[in-house]
Amino acid sequence: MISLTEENYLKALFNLANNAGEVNVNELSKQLAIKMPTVTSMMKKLAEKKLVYYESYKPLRLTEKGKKEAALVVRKHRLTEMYLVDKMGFGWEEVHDIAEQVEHVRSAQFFDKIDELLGFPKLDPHGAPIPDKNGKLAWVSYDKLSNCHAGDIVKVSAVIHTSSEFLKFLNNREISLGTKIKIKSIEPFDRSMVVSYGNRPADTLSHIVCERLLVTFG
Amino acid sequence: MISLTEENYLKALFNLANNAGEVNVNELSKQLAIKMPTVTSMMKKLAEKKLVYYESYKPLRLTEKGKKEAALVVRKHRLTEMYLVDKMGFGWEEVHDIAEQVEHVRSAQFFDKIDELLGFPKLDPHGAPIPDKNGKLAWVSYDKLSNCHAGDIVKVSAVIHTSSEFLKFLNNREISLGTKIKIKSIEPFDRSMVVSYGNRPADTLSHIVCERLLVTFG
DNA sequence: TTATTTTGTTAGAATAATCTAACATTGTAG
DNA sequence: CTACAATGTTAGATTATTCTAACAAAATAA
Ligand SMILES: [Mn+2]
Ligand SMILES: [Mn+2]
Ligand SMILES: [Mn+2]
Ligand SMILES: [Mn+2]
Repeated sequence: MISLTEENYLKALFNLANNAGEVNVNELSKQLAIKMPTVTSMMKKLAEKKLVYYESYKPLRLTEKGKKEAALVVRKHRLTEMYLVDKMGFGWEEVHDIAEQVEHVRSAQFFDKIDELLGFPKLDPHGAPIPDKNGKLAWVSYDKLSNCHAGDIVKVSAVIHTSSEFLKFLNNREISLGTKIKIKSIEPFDRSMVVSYGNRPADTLSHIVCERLLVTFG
Repeated sequence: MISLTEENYLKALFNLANNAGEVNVNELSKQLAIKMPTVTSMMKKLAEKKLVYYESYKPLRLTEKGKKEAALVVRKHRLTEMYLVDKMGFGWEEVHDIAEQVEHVRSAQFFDKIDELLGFPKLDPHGAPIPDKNGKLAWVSYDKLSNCHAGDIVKVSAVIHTSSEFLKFLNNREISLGTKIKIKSIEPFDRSMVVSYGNRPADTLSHIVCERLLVTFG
């Protein structure tokens, strides 16, 4: 049995893992706003449960079992967010905090029903992929808008670090998933981009913003 | 701040309260499947928080504040059940356990939205009244079918002790809220009732069942 | 390479929620 | 009005989760 607290640690490990699947105690501590000694002791406990590989002073890694359990929590989170947006009429900036709680409901039936009512969606409202019932995540590759070049025409496909404030900012700028953006020029000084999209012929996006927008070509 | 655990105690107190608003430690202990000493210590804690009146060896009573907080938890529970049945297609026998968990979500927006999507329902899928946002409960008075007489024609309006098993039994017998039942005779030996309803001209309902069906006349 | 900063661990304590064992009070049946 | 049963409380312990203070290792800078 995995407790609510343990689910939150697993999810954070999953979301923070780099290419090598590694996470530092310090990052995890910051992500969860829980002090490092507490994180260390929880990692020992999760290692006991065969959910995490833990060795002193080494980076943390989820085991296969841990990855699967983590993905299932992420699945519950993302399905919930999608349901809140598509079926209940919430804005994409409102759903994360609610999903943070609903994700801990223990009822396969409940999430299966959500999945079905949504028509088995592949992506959540922020463009993140939804793991399947076996915890398998279909990998989707996006580029950061900040890595694109002048003249490129791209489509906003996902957002990262989805704070409510950032999403409200995008709402004000009328940027949402699917928005087609043309990069008119890039300011070398601060790497801000002058872009055009929708009915905005010349809008400027700061580098901070461009780093958080994931795009696809074509 | 009221913890998930405290919410469960408050809800149980609310649901168990008799006419005088009193609950015994023992009943509460059984309801929650938590040992009496644990209940006693929790009652002291809730008394500290001014949610419960507690005196040694006296029956437990919710304070006004406690009643309101309890009613708000009951509201979340019943709204959730109604949503699961009306908007998600669950059966009335499937929703209690899920609502037991969802009721602890802390988000006024979430439950306000549910309320709105349901059109501000007054009753849950088991016929129980839904407290308003101020924790006020509109009192509805039903009679037990077991207190009715031969010849009476009544409408099933609510069910009590809504275990999944009991509700599945009602599903098999094709009894639901709104079913009109005519009492043909009452067996004095075991107080079972021979009734007719729907397309069942003569069905027998045991006293146990009749005690759990709440009905209205007219 | 030595000093300093950053990261991570250990030790010890706190809070919340729970339990069992033992004791006390209340209620009930003769 | 006792005796027994039922109910309720106290004491002490346990588990889960968290913290601060102190120490240790690793990484970085000088
Ligand atoms: Mn989210
Ligand atoms: Mn969470
Ligand atoms: Mn219920
Ligand atoms: Mn509950």
